[in-house]
Amino acid sequence: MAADPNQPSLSFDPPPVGGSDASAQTPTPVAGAAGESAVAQHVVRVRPDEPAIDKTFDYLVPPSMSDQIRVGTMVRIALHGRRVGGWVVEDRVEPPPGVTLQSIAKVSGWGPPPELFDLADWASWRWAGRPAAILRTASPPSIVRGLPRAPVRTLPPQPVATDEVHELAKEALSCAVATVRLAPAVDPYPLLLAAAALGPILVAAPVASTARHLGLRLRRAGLPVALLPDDWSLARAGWANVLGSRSAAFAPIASPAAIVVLDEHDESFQQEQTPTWNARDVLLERARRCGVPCLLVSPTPSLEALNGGTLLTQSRTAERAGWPMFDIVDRRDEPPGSGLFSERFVQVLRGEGRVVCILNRKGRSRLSSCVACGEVASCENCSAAVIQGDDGTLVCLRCNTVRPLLCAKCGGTKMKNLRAGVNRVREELEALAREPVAELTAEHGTDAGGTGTRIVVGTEAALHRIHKADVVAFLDFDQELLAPRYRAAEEALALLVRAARVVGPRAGGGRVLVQTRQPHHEVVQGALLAEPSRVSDAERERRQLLGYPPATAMAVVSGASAPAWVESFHAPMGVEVLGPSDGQWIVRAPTHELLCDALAEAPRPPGRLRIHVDPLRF
DNA sequence: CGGACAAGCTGA
DNA sequence: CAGCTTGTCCGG
Repeated sequence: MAADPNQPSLSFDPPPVGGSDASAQTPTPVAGAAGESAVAQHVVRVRPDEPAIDKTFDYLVPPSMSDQIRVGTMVRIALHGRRVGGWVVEDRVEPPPGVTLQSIAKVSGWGPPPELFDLADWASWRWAGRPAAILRTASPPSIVRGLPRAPVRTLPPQPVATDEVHELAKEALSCAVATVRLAPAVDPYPLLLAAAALGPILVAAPVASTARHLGLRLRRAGLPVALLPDDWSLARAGWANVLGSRSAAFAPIASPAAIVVLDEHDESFQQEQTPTWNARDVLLERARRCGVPCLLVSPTPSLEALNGGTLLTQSRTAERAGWPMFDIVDRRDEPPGSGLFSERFVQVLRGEGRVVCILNRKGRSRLSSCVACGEVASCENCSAAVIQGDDGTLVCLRCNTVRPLLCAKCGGTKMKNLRAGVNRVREELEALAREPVAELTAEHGTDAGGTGTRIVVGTEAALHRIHKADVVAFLDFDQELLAPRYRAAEEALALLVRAARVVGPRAGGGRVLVQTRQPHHEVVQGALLAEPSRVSDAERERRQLLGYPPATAMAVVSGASAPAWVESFHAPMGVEVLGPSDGQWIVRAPTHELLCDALAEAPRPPGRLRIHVDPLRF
């Protein structure tokens, strides 16, 4: 039986843990206390795993633990009378004079490789957060006492078909940073295979299932693969290819041979809680530090990616072939009240095959008015427009106030839909198609694609849950194009990419229908012509003009102590503070260098304060 | 974070 | 001035 590289767990390195817990309570005699010590003491610097403590402390290593401790080891320490976890961040340090050292209480097990501590410090600067939050991401989900050893026999490098993507990969791997533009339907696997020929690679994908799927394919090709977060110790061992989602940015592999970020444009690469690090940017920095190539792969490269590396594209024909057909339905000539369904759409709906309709509005109606007096229904509390819930109530999305379906002005109980929501549209579609239609939103609906109905309507969440359809129809794409977010255009194009993946390439009959009053918008044209640079070129210019990222670097400061923070903040040359608006301020600088230095130097008042660097919205 | 300790308020 | 609350500081 040949050695299976994925079953290495039979052989282990000696664990770094002695498990001697009995002496934990006995204070270790400190030689220095009596004067000079004859033997050099083993002292390490430890960062406690406490988000509120942004400091390192020195501890004495008892001789029995000495050989189990290195930079990265996870330990337990006594701190201020209680016992907390921590990471050894420096080995054999000179303790500051005049402090009585305590001993490490216990060795817990393996932690991140030494390289990640510098990276965590960098990330905590870059996203104005605490290193402990990042080191947790880099640490094992449960205690690791030993690492799997590499199999003795490594399999020969895989022969790879010489296709276009493989050629692109070879070129990309010779650059420090390469942005590889691959159409939505193009399989990135050959790219991974080419990179993995250099040694163990690190791959991040926006969704765990993508990482898993590609990982299993690499495994079938005979390569050792660690899928995060499950295979933490295999990744830490350093000889396997590591794949995972966002958190793989801090995968515990010391020196990958190359780094690949798949669908680098995807916003789920950004952590929502502070520090709001972005896996793409972390991995770019990691590749730079390791001196290995970084491949940013996307059908629609972000402006951030286009700023950095060499752009490599497929041939025009191949790229076009990797996008589906787009049906652009120009609705400019239709009167505003004509409803959501164009003739072309009805035709498609009544045709063959699975149809997914996308409408980014939940509930029955997003905008209602009283039949009797015409008053637009709004929230009594905050006066925002209320939506009509499925259960016949009026719900305010801003402040969550719920009230019965009743006109505030005249007491009328009949409301007219000015803009229909998904629930209402589902009923209308059933009438139109004369067959059952299923609803699929983030909170509604059954499992992915398994619904028996041929027609499905949902919010964009449906595109995450349905993997195969013949047609995706955007009922009101203007909603996306006109969204009041500065990244709306990029987000809208990303949505079309998602739809493109669901329907597949044009050769297989893949078709995306887009109803819009802006048929000449660069997002629509970019997808139609398979030319994503139409969007990035227009966006780059717009952002430059408006001073929005990535033309600038921004941070949003909010929370109860934000006013105090702003009060004491001295903006250096080039850095400006805008606001307040809705209780939050924007700090803007020409570069991250300036922004992050300024944020790092600003004193932090006590109390709740959120600093959100690189906000996706503001 | 959570304990220590110091400064501030109350009641007779 | 004891007895308690509130706030700030610091940890090896």
